[in-house]
Amino acid sequence: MLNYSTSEENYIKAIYHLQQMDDMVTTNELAAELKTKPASVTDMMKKLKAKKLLNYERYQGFRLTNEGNKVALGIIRRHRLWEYFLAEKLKFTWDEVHEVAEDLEHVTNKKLIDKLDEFLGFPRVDPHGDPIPDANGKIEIMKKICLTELPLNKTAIVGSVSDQSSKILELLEHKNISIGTRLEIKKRFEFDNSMEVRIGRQPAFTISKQLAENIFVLNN
Amino acid sequence: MLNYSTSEENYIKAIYHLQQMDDMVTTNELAAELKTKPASVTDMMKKLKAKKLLNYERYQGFRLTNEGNKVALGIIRRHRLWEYFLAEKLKFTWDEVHEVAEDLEHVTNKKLIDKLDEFLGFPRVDPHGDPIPDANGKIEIMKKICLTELPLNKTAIVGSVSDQSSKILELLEHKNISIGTRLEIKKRFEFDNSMEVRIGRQPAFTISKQLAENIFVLNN
DNA sequence: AAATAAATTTAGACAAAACTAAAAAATAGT
DNA sequence: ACTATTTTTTAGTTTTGTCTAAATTTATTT
Ligand SMILES: [Mn+2]
Ligand SMILES: [Mn+2]
Ligand SMILES: [Mn+2]
Ligand SMILES: [Mn+2]
Repeated sequence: MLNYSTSEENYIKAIYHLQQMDDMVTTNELAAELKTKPASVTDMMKKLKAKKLLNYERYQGFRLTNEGNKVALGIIRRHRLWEYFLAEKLKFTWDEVHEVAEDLEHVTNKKLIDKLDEFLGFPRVDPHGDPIPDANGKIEIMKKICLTELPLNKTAIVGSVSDQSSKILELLEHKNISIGTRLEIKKRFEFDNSMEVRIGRQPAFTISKQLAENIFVLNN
Repeated sequence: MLNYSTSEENYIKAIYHLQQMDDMVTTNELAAELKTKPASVTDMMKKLKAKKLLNYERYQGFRLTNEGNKVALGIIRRHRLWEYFLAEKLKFTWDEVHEVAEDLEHVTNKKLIDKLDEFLGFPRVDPHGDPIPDANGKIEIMKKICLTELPLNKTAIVGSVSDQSSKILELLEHKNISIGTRLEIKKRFEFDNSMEVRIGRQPAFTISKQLAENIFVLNN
């Protein structure tokens, strides 16, 4: 596995994430994601294509090749292991870890990452509930559904939260919801799509549509 | 405190180390240390001078300003804390930590480093026995002398080792010497400058001139 | 004090990664 | 089918950090 620059890695990771949504990623989408200009994206796409990490024909959008996906999973492994380290060992809060991991992920020393993984006890998910690829790049995809889709009176475990801001963290802490919390929907209101949620035998409480849309529960 | 590029940081740190030896650092010295060319050094010296990190007049050599020294101590703090982390928590051996720390040191997030320091229990020295600057950049200079200077029959504690290769590590492990070992010189031989060393009440053993030159003991 | 050698700086080139502005291609609207 | 809009690419610059080769300054010999 060759080495890639920080900039190349940031592009590769962003493409990986975007292609989970739409299958073809476009120049403008990627420019927006990376807060850069479309012209810069085109330049980099040519470079990544030359390195066989990308399938790309001009004006047609792009997808990572198998090799590109492997590289992306390596970066994501590093990112999420460092997030776990920061939260679990250094007691960073949930909303602080991403920014720091954004830099740490670019230190590409296999032994460092594999020893870190071992030191952390081979965690399976990061502090946001996203799965951590193993040393072979294998990632455990957990089937999850949005809280807005969960049937009434069926308990489920919170698996991940898509927003990572301090604002949503503040709200989730206030409502006592975190990754791993088992909850159920008791009622939905059509007027504003708010819902009544209950954790265990505690009294039910309300959460807004906006909050529910960012909470994903394990579907088992 | 502004932010500096990885390249600028590597130059600043190298100058700091070189000026511990000679007081003025020269272009060729620095080029050799960084495995770069003298022309590149001159370019960077102009830049660091413009940023007021360096006192530099052409053809005269250079030294860091007070501000430059502060920046250097920040880099060294990060480097040595990561070395300690790698050795103590991830069980890297002594000769492996430097290379990895060389990259990790450039992640400049104050909170990360201060929390790491706390997590590690505020270590005072790195795995090579070199002192770790505190959060204010204060560094504890321990008076040390080379083992070649230690008087006969006077016990002293090994404080640091200047070479950091796996070869010296192998030898030191075989001789049971590490940072913190209390030892004394029983005899010196003029023919090859080898010496008989004793640790506690164990039988004395021989170490070569070359090895002795790389071992420094606390002078108290 | 020249002459020679060594160290240092300058000049000019290059690669990586970004940008702006203009051109070209694809898409949408009528 | 033609026009207008949006998207994407190209062309030409800029900044950072590196290099080689040539010029300049300083240091060392004779
Ligand atoms: Mn990143
Ligand atoms: Mn995450
Ligand atoms: Mn470094
Ligand atoms: Mn060290």
